[in-house]
Amino acid sequence: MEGERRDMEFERRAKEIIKAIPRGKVATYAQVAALAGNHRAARQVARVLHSSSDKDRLPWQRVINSRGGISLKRGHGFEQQRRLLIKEGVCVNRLGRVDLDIFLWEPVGTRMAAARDFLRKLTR
DNA sequence: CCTATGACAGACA
DNA sequence: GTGTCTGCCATAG
Repeated sequence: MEGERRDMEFERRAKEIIKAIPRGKVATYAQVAALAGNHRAARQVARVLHSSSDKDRLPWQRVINSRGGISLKRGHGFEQQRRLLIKEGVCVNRLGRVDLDIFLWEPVGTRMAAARDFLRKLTR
């Protein structure tokens, strides 16, 4: 009951955040999860993208992993995601890597590098 | 209830 | 840099 509502809320917020990622920028699964209220729910962000991208018109291509890489496998979306990002102005090399120092979306008031350190100390 | 599975992430060798 | 391991947590069977 209560937990179920919390999950729905997380999912709703995650979608809003994903929609807010601007063209030419990318966000990480963990970043979206943290902004949506649960820094440990990166896998749930991936699940949301997998299940709702189509229905909710999410700019799914703008979400990549924390290593700055495309997580989809070759032959299973990798090529399309790379193509879409490049079309939006995000440089993706042949291995599917993006330079987060340049292309990571940093919403006003957030600094991911600092936020990561903060969360690490907090959860240690 | 239990196990397996992920478009993940961090730590460490 | 790579590969492995562990933690994570909703979902599916």
